[in-house]
Amino acid sequence: MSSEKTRRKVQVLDKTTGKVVELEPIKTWTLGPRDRVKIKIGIFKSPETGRYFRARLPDDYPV
DNA sequence: CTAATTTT
DNA sequence: AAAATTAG
Repeated sequence: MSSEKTRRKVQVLDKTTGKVVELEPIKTWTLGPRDRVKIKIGIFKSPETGRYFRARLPDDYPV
C-alpha cells in the first residue's frame, strides 16, 4: 500500500523547517548504485509547511 | 557519477 | 525535465 510492511514513525530532520520531527514516510525505497551499499530513503510531507522532502532512513528501517 | 522515486 | 536524497 504505502511503503511495505509496518511503516513506523521515524525521526527525521525536516529540511523545510529545520526541526526534527517524527513522521511516517509516504513511501520508502532503497537507493544506491548496483555494486555499492544501498541506503534507505523516505519521502515525507512536512506538517508545518506542507512541503515535500526526502530523508535518509535508518539502515534497519523495514522497507 | 550512480541508483529509485516523487513532486514540482 | 529537474531537483533532492547518500556515499563511494
